Amino acid sequence: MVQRPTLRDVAAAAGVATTTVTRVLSKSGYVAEETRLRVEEALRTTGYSVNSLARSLKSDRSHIVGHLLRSTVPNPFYLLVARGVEDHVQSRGYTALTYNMQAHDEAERRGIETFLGWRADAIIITTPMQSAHVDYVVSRGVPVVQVERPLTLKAARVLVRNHTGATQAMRHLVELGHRRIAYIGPEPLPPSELFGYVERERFGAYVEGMAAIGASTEGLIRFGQDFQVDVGTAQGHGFTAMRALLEEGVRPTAIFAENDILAAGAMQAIYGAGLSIPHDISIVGFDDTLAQYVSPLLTTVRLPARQLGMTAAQMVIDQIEHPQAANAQEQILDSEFIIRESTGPAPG
Amino acid sequence: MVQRPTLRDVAAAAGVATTTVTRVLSKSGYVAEETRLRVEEALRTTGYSVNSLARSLKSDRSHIVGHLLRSTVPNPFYLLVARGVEDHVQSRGYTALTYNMQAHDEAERRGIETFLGWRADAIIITTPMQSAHVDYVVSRGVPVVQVERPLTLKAARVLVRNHTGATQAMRHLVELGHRRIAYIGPEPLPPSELFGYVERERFGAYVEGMAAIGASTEGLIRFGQDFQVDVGTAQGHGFTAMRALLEEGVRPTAIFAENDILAAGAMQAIYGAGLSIPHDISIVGFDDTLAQYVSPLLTTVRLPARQLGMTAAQMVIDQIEHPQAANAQEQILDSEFIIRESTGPAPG
DNA sequence: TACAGCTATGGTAACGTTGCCATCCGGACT
DNA sequence: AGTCCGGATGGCAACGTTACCATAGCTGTA
Repeated sequence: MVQRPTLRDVAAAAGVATTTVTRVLSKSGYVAEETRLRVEEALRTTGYSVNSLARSLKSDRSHIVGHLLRSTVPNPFYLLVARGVEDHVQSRGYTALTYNMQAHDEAERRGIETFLGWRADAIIITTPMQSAHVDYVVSRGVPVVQVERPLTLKAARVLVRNHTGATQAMRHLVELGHRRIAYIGPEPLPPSELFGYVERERFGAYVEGMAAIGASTEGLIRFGQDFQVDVGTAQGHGFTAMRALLEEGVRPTAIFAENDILAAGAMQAIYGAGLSIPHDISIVGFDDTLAQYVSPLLTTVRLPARQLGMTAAQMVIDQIEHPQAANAQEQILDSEFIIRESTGPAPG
Repeated sequence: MVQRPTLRDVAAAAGVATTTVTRVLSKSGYVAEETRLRVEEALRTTGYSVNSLARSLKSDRSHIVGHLLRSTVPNPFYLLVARGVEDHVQSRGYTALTYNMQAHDEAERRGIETFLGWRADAIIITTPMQSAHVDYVVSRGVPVVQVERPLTLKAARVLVRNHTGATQAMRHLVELGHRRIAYIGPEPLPPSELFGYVERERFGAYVEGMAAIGASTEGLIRFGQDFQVDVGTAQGHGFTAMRALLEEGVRPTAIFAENDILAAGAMQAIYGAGLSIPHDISIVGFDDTLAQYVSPLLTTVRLPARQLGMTAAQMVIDQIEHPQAANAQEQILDSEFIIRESTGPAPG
């Protein structure tokens, strides 16, 4: 391990004081042109690289935005959100670092402690977690934005109007003549989550849509664990739920899946039963993550994933830079209903 | 912004010296049971949280493993690698932080400078980048492991035997009677990459496989940009390449796709032409990222993504902790050929 | 009794930066 | 001639932690 050159070394090489080197580095204060060139030369020859540790310790600003993520399911959606966060953050002179936590209390605590310990200037949370943990960060005076998951009202949040997209999807199916529409979704989260935003909005739109046409939902609703790739084997809940639906003789003409992954699983069960899409059964998904990879192309509700990340980053940096200002506590983005090939007129 | 309590505050509250508090925190050195309890109490009442900045500055160890990622395409493969890195790193008392860079020189430089600046104890690189940049990190004395992409021989690497999996795939197709096998892959990377590992191994196996049965590859090889999700529209190169193949009257009986995403695109073009899989055309993918989401389930070569991450983490931490030891410079993991439903006997 | 060796604790000096204050020079203005 | 002010630079303390050294009481043994 080579001893890394410090400001002192650079200063010595350039024949100036360390203060002057700092001034060159930060491009602030007065430095004579000639001196600047000399220092820049010394910077190069010594192979200097800043010590962000010392810098942040002293200046009390890390310029780090911590991104707390959780990907138990390798859902590319998160990658898109992260991309958005990083793009915006970068444009404002910050650096985004991601901590990919696991799904238990201890891991949540560790994720938060990590960013708090490294004195991140702000934290973006893109995962369900205990609201008390979010509150804790807020109480520390660190700006927080919650993405898609409003865990606490004490922190800002970016949400997506899931409900409108879901409602459009339902209306679309109804207009195509469907009345026996089944719902396949993950087990609703325990109440730890503030009004179980995502699932509830989607499920709510389904229930309302069915009620609007006076259709019964009896036997048409299936909850279950979220999709998990079981190494080497099967298709998770989407497949299982759909197969059960078919085997029980419940014959829906359309499926409203809570997300694309579940939809993809369901599609396989449909094919497995020798039925065709959308001729025999129509299906809509949610998220637009997998929709373009399956055949037929899935009709789905796209979430503005990248924009979600960008907006979160923007809100959080606004909070960093104008702590006193009355910054937006909530931003709601629109979802977009996209009709592709998996939906068609109800049979018969 | 609340002024955060420091060791001094805790020490004052407990009526001891800061040194004693450090000892309690690090569980090292002698501390009387009674004192320990008193300090722990003070830790709680003051709401102390370490300042990793100061800690690392002083101790010259950050316990951070930086993970340099690049996800231009939101490929869930990277999420799995990251999961592996994090799991192993955590088990050894380190923290993994991910920097998701973009695909240009300046971004590469910034990614590296970020981790160097924060004095990461080691860096894991899961993306193509200029070998000079990797060499630079090595010259700084920071342990590096390259995942899947051997950019430089100066740094350690974890690779996957892509070649054997690809060879198995070819053999499988040949045994099913296929002779007109087409290849669809991304444009081979420029020579910046050390012997273009991934693409070359896969493509190589294809070429060898064809040569082994004395079959011509004329008109059967398609290169193109990697898959990009074009918002609102189409299917990227997999789709385009396959459609072109079909329209030109080149009628392969099997497709060897360089990855699952390209395979998924190709599958849609096949369906679009009114053909069926595997009855009319067989297809194999690579990576096992999308293989279980499409119908029919894709025959593919699975890469041990999570294990790739774990192995990289292990190598890099070994390097941190035993800098002198002759640590492994190269680990090669096996890929696994998985036969699912997208391959069948050649027609006719 | 003397000294070694353990337990328990405290004091102090750094780590590499930046913020603040001090200083000095020269030209413009009164 | 005296004052003021902008430009250019340096010195020094401090951010919060840990490494290192010092000290002191106690027990056990030569």
